[in-house]
Amino acid sequence: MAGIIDVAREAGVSTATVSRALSGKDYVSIETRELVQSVADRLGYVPSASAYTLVTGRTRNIGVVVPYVDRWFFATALETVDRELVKAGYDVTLYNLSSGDEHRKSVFSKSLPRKRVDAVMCISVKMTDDEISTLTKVNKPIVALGGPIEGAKCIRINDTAAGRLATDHLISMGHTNIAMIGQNEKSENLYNVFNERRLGYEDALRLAGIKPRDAWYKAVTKYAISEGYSAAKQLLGDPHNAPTAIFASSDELAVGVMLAAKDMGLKVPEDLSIVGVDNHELADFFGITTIDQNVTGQAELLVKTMLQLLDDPEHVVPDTVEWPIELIVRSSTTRAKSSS
Amino acid sequence: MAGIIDVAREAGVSTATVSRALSGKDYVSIETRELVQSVADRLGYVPSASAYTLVTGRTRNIGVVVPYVDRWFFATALETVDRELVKAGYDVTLYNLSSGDEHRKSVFSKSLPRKRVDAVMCISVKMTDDEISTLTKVNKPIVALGGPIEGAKCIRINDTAAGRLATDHLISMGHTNIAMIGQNEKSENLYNVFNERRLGYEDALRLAGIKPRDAWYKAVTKYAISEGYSAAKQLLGDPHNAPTAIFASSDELAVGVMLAAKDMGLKVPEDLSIVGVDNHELADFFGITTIDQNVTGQAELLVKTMLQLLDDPEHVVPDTVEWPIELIVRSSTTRAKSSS
DNA sequence: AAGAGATTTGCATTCGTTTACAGAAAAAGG
DNA sequence: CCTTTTTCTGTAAACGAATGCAAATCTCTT
Repeated sequence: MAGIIDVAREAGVSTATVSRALSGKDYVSIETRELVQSVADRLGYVPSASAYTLVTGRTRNIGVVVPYVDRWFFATALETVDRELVKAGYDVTLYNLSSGDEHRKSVFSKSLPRKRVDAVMCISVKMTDDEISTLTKVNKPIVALGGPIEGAKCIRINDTAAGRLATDHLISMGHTNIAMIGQNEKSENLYNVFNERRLGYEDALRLAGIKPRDAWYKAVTKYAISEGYSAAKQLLGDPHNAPTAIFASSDELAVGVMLAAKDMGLKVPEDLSIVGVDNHELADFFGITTIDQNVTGQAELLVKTMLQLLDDPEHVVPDTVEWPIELIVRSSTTRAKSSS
Repeated sequence: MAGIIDVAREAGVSTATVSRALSGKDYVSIETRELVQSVADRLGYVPSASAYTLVTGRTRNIGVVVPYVDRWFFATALETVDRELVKAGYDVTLYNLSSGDEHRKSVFSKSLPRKRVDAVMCISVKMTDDEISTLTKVNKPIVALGGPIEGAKCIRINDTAAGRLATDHLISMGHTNIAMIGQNEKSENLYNVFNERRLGYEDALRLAGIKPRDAWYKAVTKYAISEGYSAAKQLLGDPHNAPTAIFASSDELAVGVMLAAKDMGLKVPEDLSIVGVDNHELADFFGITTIDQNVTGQAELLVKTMLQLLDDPEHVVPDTVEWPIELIVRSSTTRAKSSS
């Protein structure tokens, strides 16, 4: 494997000149530059990343921390973040926290500060104060999806508002018997967006003069179609108080709800209105009314923010930007049957 | 940020001793080791990865190349690969090829050889000879899911056999009018597993004395539920020759088929038998008969193979191992109605 | 008690770059 | 034609750890 010395020798110049010619950010005569370039190409020279990092302190590498990679939200965010980062000339190394707590500890105390990354990007991971201070101590900028994180730039949606918007939509169509399906897991990794959505849901009910009932809330352990399905069956099977509308806090759950309704002989939306959250591609296919949170857009802004921070640490960036959400009305919601 | 020198000074020993004490693979007295350890902890010392790499030539980092991250197969494989690699003390940097061709070129010619990774792992990416030789020239082991790749260790399933198995299952239950839904895209990134599955499907038909018809094969552009749905509607809408069984080359497609059948008033499996491939969690939920390819198992073996190779490059590892597939019969397939 | 062997440490070199500094050549200015 | 500035190139010193070698210490053995 050819090193800079080989190129220098072959081109008859010093290694300093090779470095300057190839990086292109200093005085080098045009002929020398072309000569060096051609020799480097011929030899297949690629500078060593570690030597570069050692002397410059820069890695051109971003650490992306996610709680899972095989779930829709994270996979989508990761896909976008990676694409944008790569466009900007960065590599991304992946820190997946789903392996457990011992691993998490070593990620934040060892891997991340190990001068292997220029910055860290957190996708919906709740960091402890220790973790944050470790990182800021070694001067690594942090940007995050979700939050807030003290000392980091965050992009997030207002999950309470999302819950309220979904519920208000249902209320405005005359529904009063509105159930909700959300997540209950007290996950340490994740911001509990589901709790916030529930808060919004209950706020909206109260504002409309409806008292939230415990029986109207069904908790699931993960947001899969199957979970939504069984939760909905529970809800809809109630002989006395079956809801006429269900707010599912993810589109995958909402799909499960829809399938359960159909299996029970209920028509959507005539007998049951459903609204989800995410604007997952399934929501489009099933015609589910949803709250769009545009994960791709959020991820793009996240990368843009990080690049600005890296480019100029003094650059003024808002600590938290609240990404707008949008109600997308499809065919899963309609007016409540007048209870006349 | 504390360096090895700071630790050495503070502990009153040389940097060599610090290095040995912390790495723990050389003579160091027990007291010195503990002393150094405690000082290092107190100072929050973390060795620099680039310095380590520069002098040892090892990065403790694996490059994982995937065509996409936001698709089931890849997300699942990535999740497992990452978990196992992390357990073994490696970081993983992600090279996602979905950003386009210019990027792909730079990944293989720049990023990967840049001494940033100890080895590369390809998840279903078809590498060109140039790409392979670049990597082997710089002595980077390659292991792959899919393949075969000349000069790499591969783990794969026999997709032709998968197609045959699915089709044989249907044939053995008396079906003769069997359609297939697969992917047509001539993707440069991916091994065209779908073509192989089609081959197996047609083989099986011929062996049973059934002549495959072009009209029985529907190509989709991606394996989403929605695609399976519309393809199935086409197939089932045929007034003269509607199939009594459909082999979908992924479970997501199969789910689409099932929904289409229901929407058309057909009962599954009485009126239509369906078999998919993958053993996706959706297949379980929808009761779809499928060919299990155990992505997690394949990924685990892949990591194990890579670790062996890294540990001892002379270690004998088979060039290609064919991972066993298994037919999982659920409630989406049954005997064809006797055409009496 | 002395020598052999095992254990423990430090010194100094090495990895492959970038870059401050300085010197040389060329161009510009008077 | 002599200065001053600009352009170009080379020398050498970092960057932060690992490790071969030699030296020092300790533990046994006889």
